[in-house]
Amino acid sequence: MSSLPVLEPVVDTTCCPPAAPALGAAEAQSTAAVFKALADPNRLRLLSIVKAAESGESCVCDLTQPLDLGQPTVSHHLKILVDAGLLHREKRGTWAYYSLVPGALERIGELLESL
Amino acid sequence: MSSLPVLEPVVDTTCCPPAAPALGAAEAQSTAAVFKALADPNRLRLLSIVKAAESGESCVCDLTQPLDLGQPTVSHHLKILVDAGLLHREKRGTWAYYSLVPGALERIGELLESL
DNA sequence: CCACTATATTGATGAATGTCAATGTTGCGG
DNA sequence: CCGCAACATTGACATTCATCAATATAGTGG
Repeated sequence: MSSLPVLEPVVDTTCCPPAAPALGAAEAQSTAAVFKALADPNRLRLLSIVKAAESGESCVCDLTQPLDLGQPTVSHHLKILVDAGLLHREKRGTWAYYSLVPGALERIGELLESL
Repeated sequence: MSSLPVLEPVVDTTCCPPAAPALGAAEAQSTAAVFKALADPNRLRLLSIVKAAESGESCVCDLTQPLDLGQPTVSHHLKILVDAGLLHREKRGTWAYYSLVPGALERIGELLESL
C-alpha cells in the first residue's frame, strides 16, 4: 500500500447542507416492522376489539365473526400482532386469550417523536 | 309481507360476551392507510431527514444519496408520504422542497388512542 | 430555440402479503 | 382410548409493493 488514492472531498453544496445523519438504516427497519403490523385494517380492528373487551382479553372465537374472516386468517393476524409486541397470548384450556400488552400503544407514539 | 321469519336469537354464550362494536371497517381502512405509509424503513428515514433539516425542508437531491436509492424511487416514496398527509410539497424553480405537515405526527398518536 | 438540470411518470420484475382450504396439534369429556 | 372442539400451521394463489431503467415534463441559462 504505497500510493494512497487522492480522493477529492467532493464538496458541492449545490442545494442545501447535508443536515444530520438522522435515523439509521437498522433502526428504521425495526421501527417499520411495528408499523407494518398496524398497516392492515383487520389487524387494527382486532386491536380495537381486544382493547374494548370488558375483561381485557378475547379468545379467537370472539374475533372471527365480527371480522368476517376465516379462523386461520385471524390466527395469522394475531400472530403478527404478538410478534410485533402489541398483543399478549395466554392459553387456558382449549382457548387462547389475547390481551393488549400494557404501554405498547403508548410506546408507538414515542417512536414517532424519536424520528 | 305477511309472515315474518322466525329468526332465533342464537344466544350461545360459549366463550365470552361479544363486547362493543369497536372500530368500523371503513374507519379501519383509512387508519391503516396512514400506517401503510409509515411501514417502510426508507420512508421513515425520509421523514427523519426532512424533520432534522435546519430549514425544515429538503429537496429530492438531498434525499437520494443518504438512502442509497434511485431518484425515481425516492420520488415515489415522497409521493406516498404526501398522499398520506405527512409531507408537504412545494416547488420553487427546478427544485421540489418537502417539509413535515405541522401536527401530522402528533395526529397519528391520537389515531392509536382512538382504537 | 437549445442544451442541461431537477423531478415526475411509466412499465416491468421480483419479493412480500392477505386470504383460504386442508391438515396438524392440543386439551377436554365420555 | 376415542371423538370433538379450539386453535395453529402449511401450501397455494392472487394481489400489492418496492425497486429500477427508460422516458417524459418543467424550469433555467445561454
